[in-house]
Amino acid sequence: MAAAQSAVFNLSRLGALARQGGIVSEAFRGEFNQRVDNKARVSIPAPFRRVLEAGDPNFATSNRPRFVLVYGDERRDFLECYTVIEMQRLEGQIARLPRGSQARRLLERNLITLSLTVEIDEDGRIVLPAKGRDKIALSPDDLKSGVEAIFAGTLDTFQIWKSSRYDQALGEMARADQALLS
Amino acid sequence: MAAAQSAVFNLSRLGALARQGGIVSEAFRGEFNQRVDNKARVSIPAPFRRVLEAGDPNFATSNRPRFVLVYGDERRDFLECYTVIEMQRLEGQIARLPRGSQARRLLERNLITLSLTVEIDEDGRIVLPAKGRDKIALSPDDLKSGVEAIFAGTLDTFQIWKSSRYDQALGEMARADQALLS
DNA sequence: TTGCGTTCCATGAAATCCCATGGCATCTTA
DNA sequence: TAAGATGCCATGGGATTTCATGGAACGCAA
Repeated sequence: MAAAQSAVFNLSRLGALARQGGIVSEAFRGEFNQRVDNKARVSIPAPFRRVLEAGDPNFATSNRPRFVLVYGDERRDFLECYTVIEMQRLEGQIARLPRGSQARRLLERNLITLSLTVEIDEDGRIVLPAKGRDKIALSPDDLKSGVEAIFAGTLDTFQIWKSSRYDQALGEMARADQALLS
Repeated sequence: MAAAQSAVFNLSRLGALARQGGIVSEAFRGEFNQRVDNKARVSIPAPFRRVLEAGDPNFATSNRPRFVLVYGDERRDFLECYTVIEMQRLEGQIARLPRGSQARRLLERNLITLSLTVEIDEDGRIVLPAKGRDKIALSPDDLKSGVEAIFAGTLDTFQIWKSSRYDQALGEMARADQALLS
């Protein structure tokens, strides 16, 4: 498993650099807590929006930044989000792999078939699509009762988690670190 | 075959950008589940429609997007769908191959002879033609009892599967990956 | 007339649009 | 510098539209 994993995820590289009037936001950085309403709408954190705008070649004309939301890879329970440009880079790399190879099939499936392009609306929000909600375990009940999503920046992508799962994952990570240190 | 195949399928990016509110497609992306009724009608997922419209030079006048549905290549049990423009590109590539060559004959057969153009109706649906139904194993009984079709995007084309076969194929793929990794 | 394929209408659910609010931070101005 | 004004941002709600899907009506050919 480890081998495939690195084959798959070594592809990403630092890509998007967004600048905005002198201030340069180096891609996605930081952690944000956003409320998901009962229609599954979430605000994209404003700093992330700036990066997405810069990473969408079409933004100038459309005025609606788009990005790619990846819900493949069942080993993870978060959504991974790419700028348009970054995803185009990945697609190029995939296209260079030998057709029919396992790595290529895996990548096509995880990054293309199991992904969606979404558009940020005038209010800075997106609607989390159903497949995405499934992936991060946002049930209809969650929506009804109100949930929080975590947006976590990782430079060239950002992740969307259900808040409770995120805390849990962090806890596990912390325990692993403990074990390593003792 | 492998050589010809990669020559043909090493496609460049589909330029088309289509939009539809929140979910957007730059080319075909994502996985959709659609019901096939007893008349063999299926809705084309709206995001795919946007791409097909953009990829049909005639759409502006006809208001009915068309696309090419390929049912050749008996190694596969899904239908492969191309925009009109994309298929024209492929035809151009085939025409450039040496007349009478094995590769050319094969491609002509699989992509041209064993394909047909379908038109999306006002309600966003097509009728799956009989040849197509055969290929993905949609029996008359299936139609009577109600089936689901899967639409899977792969950037420059999308695939149509019978739901049960799709799951099966995915399972096999997962097992193959497992085996390779352990 | 019967059978088949097509066109047109109907409906519920979901997605989308548009407007409104309150909070926070920054800027302005007396 | 204190108070008010301004602007962006996260969030909510209602009205409206689109979508997927089912069924009826229609036309044509055998």
